[in-house]
Amino acid sequence: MPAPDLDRFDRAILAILQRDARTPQRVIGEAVALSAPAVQRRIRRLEEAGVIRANVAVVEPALVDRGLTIIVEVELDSERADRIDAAKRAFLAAPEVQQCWYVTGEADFVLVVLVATMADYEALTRRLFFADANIRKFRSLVAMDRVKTGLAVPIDP
Amino acid sequence: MPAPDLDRFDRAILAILQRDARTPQRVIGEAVALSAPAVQRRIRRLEEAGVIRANVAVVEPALVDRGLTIIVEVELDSERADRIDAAKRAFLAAPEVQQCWYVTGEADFVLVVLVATMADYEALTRRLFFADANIRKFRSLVAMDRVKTGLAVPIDP
DNA sequence: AATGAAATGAGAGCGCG
DNA sequence: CGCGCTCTCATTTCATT
Repeated sequence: MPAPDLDRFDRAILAILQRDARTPQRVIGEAVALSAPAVQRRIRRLEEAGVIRANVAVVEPALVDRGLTIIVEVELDSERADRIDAAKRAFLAAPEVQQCWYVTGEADFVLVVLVATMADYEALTRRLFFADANIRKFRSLVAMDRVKTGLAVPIDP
Repeated sequence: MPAPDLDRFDRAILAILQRDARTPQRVIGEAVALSAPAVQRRIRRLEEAGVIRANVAVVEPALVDRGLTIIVEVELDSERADRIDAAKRAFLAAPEVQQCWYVTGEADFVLVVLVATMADYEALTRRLFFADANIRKFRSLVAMDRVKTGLAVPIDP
């Protein structure tokens, strides 16, 4: 799966699909000066190459009882590979953990957690952090405003 | 836009669409024991209610020359409302900033930044942080492993 | 090799009972 | 809410550059 070289058509198509994946290929074609079948072939290639990983619905958390977003920095005691993997698996398995990165620097993990209430978050920390003896400490940053969310990857033209 | 009460059908539909928004309504219908038109009406309602905000293509950053993910914690000097708004606008306008939350706690903002190289990140910090006199300090956490990414909102059944 | 025009087929979007 | 129709859009074919 090598990085395929994308021309300006591919880039333009990606930019559009990241905003609205339902844009008709005919409309995309008009925007990028290509026929609908040409657009279709390019999209197919981008999917096969793994550049387009999925097409997903974006859900508003507040409307499905997940109004609270909390960013969590987690610091481990031991940085042994098997310990790290265990933590990864635990975070991966927790549905409340929307995103998780393993990072360098002053923390080991950064999580984005979605819950309904602080009580739920407290319960989650008990289950996820206090239950694991290898977690030295964690720091919670409560989101007051979701200034920008999304998965859009900048595409330079 | 009040929180609409979602029944188990709506929840099941949302769970499916968050994994693959292209799933045919007929297939969704089979999965949740509903006819395709019923599924369609529910999806439409969910869109009108704002529960489904968009349908977007998920792009693999590494394959479009954005292989470096960095989490940034930003701390402001002044927490005056107009200063905060100015920072929000600046982060919002920067395409490299994929996500941005305004948070309580030891930091004021948490950003998810996507760049190609460390040199690019350095240039971005110059433009975004050092140029703004109101930014007291920032802390960069470089992602070594994207354990979990996505926007999936947990839906309890 | 990739494109565009035209034909085909699948799926979404309707009104109906 | 389900059934069946219509119509848009995705997909394939094929000739062309």
